[in-house]
Amino acid sequence: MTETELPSRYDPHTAASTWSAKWEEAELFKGDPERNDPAFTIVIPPPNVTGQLHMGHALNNTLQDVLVRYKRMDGFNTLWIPGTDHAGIATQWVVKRNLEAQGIDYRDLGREAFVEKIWEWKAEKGGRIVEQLKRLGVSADWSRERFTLDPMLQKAVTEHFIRLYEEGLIYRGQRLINWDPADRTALSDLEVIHEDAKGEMWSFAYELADGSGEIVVSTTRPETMLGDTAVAVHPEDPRYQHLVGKLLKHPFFDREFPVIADTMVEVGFGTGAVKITPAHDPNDFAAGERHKLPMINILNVDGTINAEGGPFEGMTVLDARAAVKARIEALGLFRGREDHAMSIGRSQRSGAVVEPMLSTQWFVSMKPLAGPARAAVENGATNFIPKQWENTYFSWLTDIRDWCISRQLWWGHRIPAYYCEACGHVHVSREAPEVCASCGHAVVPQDEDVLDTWFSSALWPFSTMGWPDKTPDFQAFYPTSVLVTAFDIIFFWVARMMFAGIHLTGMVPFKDVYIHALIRDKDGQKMSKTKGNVVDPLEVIDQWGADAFRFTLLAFAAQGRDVLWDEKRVEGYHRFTTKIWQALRFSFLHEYGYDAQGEMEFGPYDRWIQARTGAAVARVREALDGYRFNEAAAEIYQFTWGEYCDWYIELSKNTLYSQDSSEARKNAVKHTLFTTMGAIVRLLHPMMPYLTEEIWHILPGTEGFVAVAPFPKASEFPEDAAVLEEVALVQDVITAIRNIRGEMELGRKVELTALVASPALLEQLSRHAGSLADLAGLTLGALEGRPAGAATAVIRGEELVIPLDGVVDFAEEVKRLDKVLLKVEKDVQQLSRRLSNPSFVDRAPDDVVAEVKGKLDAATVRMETLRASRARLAEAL
RNA sequence: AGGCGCGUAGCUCAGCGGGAGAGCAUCGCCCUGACACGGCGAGGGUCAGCGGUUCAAAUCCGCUCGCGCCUACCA
Repeated sequence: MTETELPSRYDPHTAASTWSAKWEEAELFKGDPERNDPAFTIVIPPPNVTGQLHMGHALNNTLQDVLVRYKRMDGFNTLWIPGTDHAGIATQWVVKRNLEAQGIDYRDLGREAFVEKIWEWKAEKGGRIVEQLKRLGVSADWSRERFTLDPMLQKAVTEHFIRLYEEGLIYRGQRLINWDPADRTALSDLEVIHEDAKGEMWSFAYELADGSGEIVVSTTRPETMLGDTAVAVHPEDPRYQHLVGKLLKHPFFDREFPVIADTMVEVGFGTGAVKITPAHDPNDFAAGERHKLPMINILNVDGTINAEGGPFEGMTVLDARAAVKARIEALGLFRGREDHAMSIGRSQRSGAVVEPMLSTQWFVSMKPLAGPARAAVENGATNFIPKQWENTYFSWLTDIRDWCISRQLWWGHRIPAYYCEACGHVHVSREAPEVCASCGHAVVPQDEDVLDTWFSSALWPFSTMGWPDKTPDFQAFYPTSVLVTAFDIIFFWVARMMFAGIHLTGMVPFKDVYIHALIRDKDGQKMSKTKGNVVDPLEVIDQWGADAFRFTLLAFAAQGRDVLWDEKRVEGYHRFTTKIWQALRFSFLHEYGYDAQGEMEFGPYDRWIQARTGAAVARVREALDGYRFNEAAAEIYQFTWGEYCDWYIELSKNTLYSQDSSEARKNAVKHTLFTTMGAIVRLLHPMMPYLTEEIWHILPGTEGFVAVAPFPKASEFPEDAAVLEEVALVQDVITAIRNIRGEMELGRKVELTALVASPALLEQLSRHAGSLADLAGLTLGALEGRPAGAATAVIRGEELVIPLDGVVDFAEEVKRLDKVLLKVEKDVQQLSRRLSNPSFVDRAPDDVVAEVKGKLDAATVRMETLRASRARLAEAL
C-alpha cells in the first residue's frame, strides 16, 4: 500500500458501519462461561424501553464501554449484558395516550387486549434505544440482550416475591400510601417529587360539643376537614390543657371527635392545635394509630370526594376546598388566613398532585434488609467511587421506611397472590392454585395489581443471568465487577439491588459502584425538553462521529463534578482524530522498504519515544484503574499530539530523509513509528473504538482486531534515563532557538548559528546537528571571540551565542533579554527568600530544600549569563 | 431544617500541601515534502472574600458571599 491509497481524512461514519458489522460477525463481545480467565462483568443500567438516547445514557454507556474494552484487551473474560426495562407506568402511559389519540379508552379494551397492544408497541418502537446505543459503539453482548419482562426474568421476580413473603418480609396491609389520581395507582415514596408552592394557612374553629367554647386550627388543605377525627394539642401547652379529652363537633356532619394530647404538636407553630385527618396525612396517620382514631377516607380513586364528603361528594379536591371554605365562612367559623410557603408532592410520571391515602397494598419490610446492605458497604465488600456517595447511600438506608410495591397498573409483573373468592384465604405461590387450600373453593383469582418496576430492576445483576437457576452464566459472571450509574438512582436502584442481591444470592451484586456526573448545558442548567436545551447525542455523532463524541464525554468526566456540555470541545477532539490520521499517513509515506524482521539500528530518538510510551502507558493504566477517565484521555491526547507528533515524528525526519542514514537506521525508525502508533491505537481503543480499529488494520505487522489485541503494558517499552536526559537537552535548545525566532519575528528562511563556549556541550549537541537544523534551522559552532551583536540563550547554565549581525535590530534583542531577565530575577529572588528562611531549611524535608537549592543555582547562573550578554549587547549599540 | 457539591486565564475545565495548568478563544510569524481541521512562538490569573493551621496553602480548617443539587412529617 502506498500513501495515495490512504484517504487524506478519516471518515468516522464509514469506519463505524464497517467495524460494527465485523465485530458482530466475529462475535468478539460474546461472553464465554467456559473460559478460564478472570471474569469482568458489567450489567447495563437498563434504559426504559420507551426511552430515547440522551446525553446521560451516552456518558453512562461510554464509561462502561471503556472499562469493558480495556479489560477485554487486558485478558479478562468480559461480559457486558445489555437490555431494557419495561418501565411500568411510563410505558403504559405512552400506549394509553396513543390509544386516546385514536379515540380509544384503554379501560374499554380490557386488560388482556391492552397488554397485547403494549407488546405490539414494544415490538415496533421499543427497540429504538437499543439501536441508538449501538451507534455509540458499545461492545455489549447483544446475544444476551434482556428485557425485564422476559420469561426468565419474570421467573426471578416471582421467586423474589415468594421468598420474601415466606420469610415474612413481604406483607399486605392497610397503610397510608401515595396515590396518583391521574394514573390511579399507588406510588412509592421515591416516585413522588416535591416542589415548592405558595399556599395559605387557613384557620377555622371547631366548637366544643358542650357549647363551652372553641378551638382554632390552621390548615393548608381545608377540604381534609371532611375526614378529621381529632384535634391534637401538645400535652404541656397551658392554653389547651383544660380541653384535652373534651369532644368537638364537626360543623357539617353529625359527628363528634376528641381533643387529644400528643407531642407531635409544635407549641409555637400556628395556633398550637392541629386538626387530625388520619386517612390523608402521614403524620396524622401515625397519630391516628397511637390514639386509635377512626380513619375516614374521603377520596375516590380518581381523586374526587367520595360519599364521606356528604354534600361535597363528586367534587375535585380543589373545588371541594373552595366549597368547604365558603361553607365554614357562612357558619361564622373562619378565623383568618396568611400566606404560607409549602411543598406539594407530584407524581414523577404523571405530574398529578399526589394524595396521601389510606389503602391496602403490598409492602416490603425494609429494616431487616437494609442492615446487611449497609454493612456490605461499611466493610468494603462494595465500594462507592467517588467515596462520598456512600453517605447518600447510608442516609437513605438508615431512615428507611417500608416499600410499597403494588401498582394498580396492567403492564408489569403480576403479583403472584391469589385470593379465595369464598373464604378470602390468601395464597402466594409460583403457580395459580386450582382450589383454595383453606376451603377447597374452586375460584381463586389472582391479584389484579402488578409490582413496582424497581422490584424487578433490583434483581437485574442476576436475573439477567438466569437466577434462581445456577446457570453457567451465573456461576461464571456473578457477582458483577462494577456498576456504572448516576447518583440520582442510588436510592431507586443501587440500594435496592444491594439488599436484594445480598438477600437472595448471598453475595453483593457488584464490587464497585462508579457514580458519574450528570450532564448539564453550558450554563449549568439541567437539560430538559421544556427548557429546550437538550443536546441530542445522535446529532453530535452524525456531525462529528462517535470517536470524537466519546472522547469528549470522557475528557469531561472528572469525578465528582457535573459535566457542562460544550459542543466546541467535540470539534477539538474531532481534530485530534484528524491529527492521528495524518500521523498515520506520514508513517505510510515511509512504509516502502520497511521490514519488521529486518536489521534495525535504533537511535536515541527511537529509544526516547519508547521510554516515553512506557511512561504514558503506566499513567493511562493507573488512571483507568482508578476510574479517572478524564486523566486517561488527557494523557493519551498529550502523549500522542505533544510527544509522538510534535517531537518524535519531527525528529525522525532527519534519519528518514537523509542520504547518509543506513538502511538499518531507517528500518528502525520506521519500525518505531509503526509500533508506537500501534501502542497509541491500543491505548486509545477503549475510547475511540472505530478510528483505532481502522488504523490497526492498516498498520503493518498487526493481526486480528485491536478490540481483542493486548492492552499495552509499560514493561513492553524499555526505560532509558540517559536518553531521556539527552533528548530533553536537544528539546531545550530547539525551544530556546524557536523562542528567539518567534520573538524576533524571524522566518524559517533565516539560518541561525549557535556558538557554544563549552566544548563538552558543543560535542553533545553536535551529535544532534541534523535535528537542530531541521527543527530550529540551527547550525553549531565553537565560540571564539565575541561577535559584535548576538542573541543569547542559556542552556544548562551554558551560554549559546547566536550572532545576529545584520539580521535584526539589537535593540530588539535587548528588549527580549530584559523580558527574560525580569522572570529569572523574580525566580532568583523568590528562591533565595525561601532559602534564607531558617525555619524552612530546618523543617522542610531535605529533598525539598535540595531541590530549591538546585533551582536557585541554575537560576543564578542563568541570570548572570543573561546579564553579561545584555551588557555586551548594550555596548555594541 | 439537615446534608452534599461548586466558585482557578475571556469561555469550558484539570490540579486539591512544596515555584499557577490544558483545550478553545486572542495576538504575532510560517502555505517547511503527515496535517492550515496544521506548525512555531507570545500575551493573559490578588486560584470568590476574610481569618486560621503550617517552614510552605489554589490545595487543610473556620466564617462570609454567590450558584447548584439531594434529603425531610412543619399542620
